[in-house]
Amino acid sequence: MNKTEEKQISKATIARMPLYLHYLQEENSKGTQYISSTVIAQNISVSSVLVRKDLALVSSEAGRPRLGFAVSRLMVDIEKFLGYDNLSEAVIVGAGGLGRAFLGYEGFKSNGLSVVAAFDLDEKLVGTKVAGKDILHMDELEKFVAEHNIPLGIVTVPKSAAQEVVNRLVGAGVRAIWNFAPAPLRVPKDIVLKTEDLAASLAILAGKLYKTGDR
Amino acid sequence: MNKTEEKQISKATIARMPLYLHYLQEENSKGTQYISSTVIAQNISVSSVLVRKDLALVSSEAGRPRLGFAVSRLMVDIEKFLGYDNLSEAVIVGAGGLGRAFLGYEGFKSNGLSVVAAFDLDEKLVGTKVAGKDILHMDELEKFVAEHNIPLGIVTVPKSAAQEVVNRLVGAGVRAIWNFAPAPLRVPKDIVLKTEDLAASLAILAGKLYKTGDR
DNA sequence: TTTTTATCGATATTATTATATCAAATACTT
DNA sequence: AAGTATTTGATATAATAATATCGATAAAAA
Repeated sequence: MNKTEEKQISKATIARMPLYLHYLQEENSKGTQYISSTVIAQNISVSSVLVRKDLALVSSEAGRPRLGFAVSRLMVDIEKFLGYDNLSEAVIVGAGGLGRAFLGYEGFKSNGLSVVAAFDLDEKLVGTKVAGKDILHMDELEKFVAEHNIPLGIVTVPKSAAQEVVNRLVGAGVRAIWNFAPAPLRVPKDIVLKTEDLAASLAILAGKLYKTGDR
Repeated sequence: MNKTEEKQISKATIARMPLYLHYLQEENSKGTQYISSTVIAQNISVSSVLVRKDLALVSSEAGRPRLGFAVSRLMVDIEKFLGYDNLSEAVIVGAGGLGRAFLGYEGFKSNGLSVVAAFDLDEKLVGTKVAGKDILHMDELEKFVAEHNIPLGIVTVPKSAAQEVVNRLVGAGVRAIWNFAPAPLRVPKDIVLKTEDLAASLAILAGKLYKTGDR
């Protein structure tokens, strides 16, 4: 029933990968050579079986009984799986609060992503820099993306402008869109779109709070 | 096997609620009185059965055959379920890039959340304002949270400081933590914690990109 | 008033994801 | 060198979530 011959890896699994990677980096810096699924599991707060299943999907080498997994090897495998060697540069469209924050956010670096510039319509912002990165005018978007062969566009514009921005990014050649505008967007089939719904996250939080804290 | 007598509502369902709500608000402003699960489903890109199941969990009134659900009633129900009447004020700890962005982010407002102040150690930031909101010194955190009876703390400090900040917030009386630091945190059982993992999101994006765009 | 038809909500089915169990493997201990 | 203990990875089971099916209902049409 599966169209592709590749085994499907669930989002839940993918979402755990950065956690594994992060912990492995930590252990690696301490000089740890091998690590067991049990230990990893405790740190990530999941079951050890799940860790083994997850790692089996990406590991190029089987874990060794009584020793566990080779930390450095596993790091490379996960990084490769996540495409951190692949996905490198991004532009931000929308230099409002969230956009400027992302410009300065160092957290992306450790995940193989570098934000190289932002774009906005606001004349007061255009020409300024945030964290050493230029804020350019929207008119230059297509040219910049095409010239630098940027694979990823981060969208932090208001909802009303989101679809048009996405169209322009796609037209300019990005292969993926990371959308923070609370809007349902349409993209061509071969473009990867992930809409980050902070409202939904907040909802989960509030929902849990409601349940726990009610009365 | 379930400790609580309340039926458990899945995170996936909760995450869809803001989508429903948003769409309902849109329709409501157009004057739509009743709306069917089929129409909602098309807009949210899920199946109509799923919509009905989700709505059945929160709706105070059954949908009417041939008409659908009463839009305004449903909005109230969802808002109540999400606790948007309940969760109102929050503080941000860590006025770095992300923290300042959230201070200015208007998106929270429409979800019933108001960020009232930020806290930081950096003397250069303390005393300044962002979007009309004060950045205060960490020394004042406990007093402020207790005095204003703030239920939610948003954590945007570096990983190394995250656990201590959380401890202090909890000590000061918040009931929930929204964590943006890439760190696994410990909280007492009655405190709601949601760690927002931008790296994980990025990973999913990169993962899909890798799969689609490979070769 | 009767018939038609869109829609709900309940139940059953399927798919997906996580957990439990256990034999095989191998580093470590004696 | 032999035995022990720990860890993996495979298989089986359970739990969770999404989808499909269908009779009951009530608004609209005839």
